[in-house]
Amino acid sequence: MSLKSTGLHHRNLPLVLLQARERVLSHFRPILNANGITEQQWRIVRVLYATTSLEPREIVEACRISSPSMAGVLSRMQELGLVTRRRVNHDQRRVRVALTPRARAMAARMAPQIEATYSRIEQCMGNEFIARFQSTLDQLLATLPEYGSGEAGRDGSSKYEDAAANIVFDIV
Amino acid sequence: MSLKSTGLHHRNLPLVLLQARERVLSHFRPILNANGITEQQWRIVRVLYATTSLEPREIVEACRISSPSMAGVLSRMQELGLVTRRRVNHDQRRVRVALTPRARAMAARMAPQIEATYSRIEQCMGNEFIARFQSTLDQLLATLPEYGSGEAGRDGSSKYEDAAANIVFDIV
DNA sequence: ATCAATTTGCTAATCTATTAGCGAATTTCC
DNA sequence: GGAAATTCGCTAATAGATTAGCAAATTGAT
Repeated sequence: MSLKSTGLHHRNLPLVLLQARERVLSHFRPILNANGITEQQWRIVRVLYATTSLEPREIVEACRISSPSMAGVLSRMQELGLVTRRRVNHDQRRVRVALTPRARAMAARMAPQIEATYSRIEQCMGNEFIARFQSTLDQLLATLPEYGSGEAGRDGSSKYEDAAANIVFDIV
Repeated sequence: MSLKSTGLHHRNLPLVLLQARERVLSHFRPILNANGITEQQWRIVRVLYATTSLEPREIVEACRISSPSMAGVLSRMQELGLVTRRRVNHDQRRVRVALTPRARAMAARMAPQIEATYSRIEQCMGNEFIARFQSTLDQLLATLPEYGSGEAGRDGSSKYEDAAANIVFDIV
């Protein structure tokens, strides 16, 4: 009725995805705030906690944090005593990032709270809903190509330098 | 095998949602870049294009841009000649934001490109997949409460001051 | 009418995203 | 072996997100 003819008939899918992400994140944010770390820092802690050490480009790929951002984030995390960075011997360009014992202890302390939050979300939405939701998201990511992949661009590399084989520990 | 026992058994849902959003957005970003506007600016143009004018808190709600960010975004858009801001007469606190003819022309020029991109995405994923995906996201947003809603907080208002009845033009 | 509480838009400070690009180390090709 | 292309991590500049808070205008209660 009061809607003008805009020629835009589709809903804003990125916006809806943003809303959904924020809605979910709102349940975890208190845990992060209580431990004094940001979302991005937690993503990094999360993947490093599941391994032992990674190189920046691997973290960039796994955490979907752009390379320029990663520099500052790791720098701050180092000052906070959360990670250590040391050069790789046989390749002076590369760096190894690892969690400090302090950060590892923090992750261990946070893990049960994170898990409990997932349980509450599953209880609210239903376990199968979440399972189906996850597989739907997986299907989207498996089917819809990143725009520019297989394009005329001479390198074919994306924003996150998806060169390194998908190590992808996208397991919150 | 090589996975240590971290106590974190759930996948990182916010991260997967971030990936999905970025994947979808990558298809629209070229259009935005070609027109020299950012994602957030486009969200604002989009909702204002569908109406005539809105107040900042309504845009904040509809576009999921926080109030502090909105100040800077609108300020830049005003300098770019995309929007106008004028005080409401009977309430000197409030402001009315409207698109300039220039921005309206730009939106009209972008609309078919945006629509074509949605068509390509639907063609890739299947129309029903996208439809189901949308309704799944809607169900999540309808069922999972924002953390803190109905909590001890004395006002119950969220980050986006969801006071104003959902005008929500979440129609890309 | 007056004082308290709320609403609206805003600023400040810190952190992350995006885009562009750079230097050094390494690999590839000839 | 040496030049070209690539890889890796980084800096710079601008835009947004997050958290906290604040002044002015309005509303509500007394």
